[in-house]
Amino acid sequence: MNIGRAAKISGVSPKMIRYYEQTGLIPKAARQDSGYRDYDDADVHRLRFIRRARDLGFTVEQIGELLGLWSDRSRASADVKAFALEHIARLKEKMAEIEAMVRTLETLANHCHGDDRPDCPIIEGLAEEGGATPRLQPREPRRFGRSGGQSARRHAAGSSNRTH
Amino acid sequence: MNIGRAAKISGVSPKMIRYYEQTGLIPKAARQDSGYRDYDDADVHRLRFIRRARDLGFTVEQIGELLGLWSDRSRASADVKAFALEHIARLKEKMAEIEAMVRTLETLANHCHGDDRPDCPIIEGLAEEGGATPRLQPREPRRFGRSGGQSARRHAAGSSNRTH
DNA sequence: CTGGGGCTTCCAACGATGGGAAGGTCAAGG
DNA sequence: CCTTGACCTTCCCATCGTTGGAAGCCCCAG
Repeated sequence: MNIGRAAKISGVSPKMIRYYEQTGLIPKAARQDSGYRDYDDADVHRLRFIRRARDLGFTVEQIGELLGLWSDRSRASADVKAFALEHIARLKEKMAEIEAMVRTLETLANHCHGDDRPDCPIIEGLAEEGGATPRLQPREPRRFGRSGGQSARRHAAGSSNRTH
Repeated sequence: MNIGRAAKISGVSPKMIRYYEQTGLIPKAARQDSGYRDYDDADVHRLRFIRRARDLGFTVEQIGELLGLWSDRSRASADVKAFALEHIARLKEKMAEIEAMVRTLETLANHCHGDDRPDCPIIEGLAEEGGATPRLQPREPRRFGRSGGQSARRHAAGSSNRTH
């Protein structure tokens, strides 16, 4: 079957299927005479596995390991469990980080009148001189932002040149 | 003062300071005779503001808006509060997503013996035929993973075998 | 035979950050 | 005065997962 069909029934987009192939997560697909990639049920099965793993927050690299565990009939269930628990622990760390942000923000917001006067503890909390806003892990890349579509916006905020 | 010093006392790396300038988040820095960027206390103050906002999970784009709110003496505290509450809501969505993953994974893990036998409900949960693993937002980019280094990656040299 | 939809590859972008190269500047020490 | 080394400059590249688009080939229905 063609990539489009495989994509539809696996829930992985054609783009991503090619990407996974390119990065070696999945083996190179068979080709039809036309040069089109050719997928069978086993391929689709694997793709669905991948999509579910992504939905559970595993990185592509981790999914590579999961695929190895999946096809390794000799491995112990303890191995898989350890892997999963590791991941759970990481997810909980992320949650804790976000929760800390939420707590800080809610504290600030609770102190903000939210009326038409300009004084605002939220902004003051960000601007304040002291070494405020407790940061959990000082310098760690953050990435979990973003939810809706992106579209518009071509490198934002351009004209906010305030001498302040 | 030089960028390195401004970086040290603001907590924003020189790389990021230049990046923020380049994208227009902050105005172009003054230059010394040498061509070095020159920062004063107000600049550092703004950088600290930015770092705190980042620590609270705001995107750079949002920080642009926050900077605008900061320097706008006529805006109502309600505006800031609304902005913050919006952000809090998004953070909570993220938390809920991750929590759902954790719940699913923990359910699977709880059913896994974790012994030396190969049968494993975790892997089976990923591989299972049915339309399992409830996904919250079907096709939404996810990004908060990341743990260790990358490297590895096989990828057998591109011998594009085309019969064509 | 033509049209349109699917497929191919390649290239770029997103966001935030770090790494590194090639070269200019500056202050301290010989 | 000159060297050394720390700092600065600009550029380009990589990350991670995903999407978008362009240019061109393939296939089927009309």
